[in-house]
Amino acid sequence: MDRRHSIRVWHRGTWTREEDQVLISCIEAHGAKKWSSIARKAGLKRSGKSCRLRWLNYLRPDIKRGNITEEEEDLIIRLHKLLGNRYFYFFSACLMWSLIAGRLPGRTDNEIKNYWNKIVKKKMQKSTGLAHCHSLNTQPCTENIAMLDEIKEADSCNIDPNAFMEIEMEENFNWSNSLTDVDNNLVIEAAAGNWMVRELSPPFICSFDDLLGSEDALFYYN
DNA sequence: AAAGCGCTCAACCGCAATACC
DNA sequence: TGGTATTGCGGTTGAGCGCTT
Repeated sequence: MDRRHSIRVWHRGTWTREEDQVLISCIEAHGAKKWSSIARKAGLKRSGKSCRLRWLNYLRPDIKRGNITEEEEDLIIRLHKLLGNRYFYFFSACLMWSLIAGRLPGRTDNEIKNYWNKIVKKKMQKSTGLAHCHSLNTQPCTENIAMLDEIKEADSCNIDPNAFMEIEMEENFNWSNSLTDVDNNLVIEAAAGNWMVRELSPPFICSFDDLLGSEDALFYYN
C-alpha cells in the first residue's frame, strides 16, 4: 500500500479496559517508544499520539494515584511562581509543567496542569493575587554578586543540596531577579528576605559554595 | 424524580523541536 | 541538506459525575 495516500480513521474518546490491556501488552513486548509503530502493532484504531498520552498519563506503572498532598501543593506553587515567571515572560512558557512534574515523582504534567487550574490558581487569586508572581524587576547584578560573596564569607547559609536551600538575607538586600546557569539547571530566587536555591534537573547538584565559587561566571540574569 | 449547573480530568489539538531518511 | 515523520509540550475541550433546585 502506498502510505502517501493512505487515510486512517482513528478511534477517539475514552479508552476501554480492553484497549488499555492491548496497549500495555504491546508496550511490554516492544517498549515505550516509536508510538506510531506501537499503535500499528497493537491493532488499536488509535493514533500513536493517543497511545503515548494514555501510557504516560494513565497506564505507566510508576504513576502515583491519589490526591495531591500539601507538600506537593506547596512545591507546585513555589515552582510555578518561579518557572511561570521565567518561562512565560522570557521563553514562552516552554517546559514549565513537565519541569514541575519532574520534581513530583509519579505525577504527570497533565495532572499538575489540571491541579493548578483547579485549585491553586483559585487559592492564589483569592489570597495574594497572581500579580505578585509577575512582578520581577531587572536590576544590575555586579554589586549583588559582591554581596553574595560577603554572605558566603559570613558563613550564614544553611546548605541542603537535596532540598530547597534557604539562606538568610539582609533586609536591605534589594534584588528580586531569578538567576540560572547557562543550562537552566539551577535557579536562585530572592523573595521575602530569603534565598531559595533550587536544583531543577537531576542529577545536577550544586552547593552554595559551588555556585558562588564558580570561576566560570556563566550565570546570566533574567 | 429530573432538569440544570458546575466541576473534574482524560483526551484531543496545534505547534515546535527533533529524528530520520 | 531538505523533506517528512515522530515526539513532546501547553492549551483547550467535552463527557461524565455529583450537587442543587
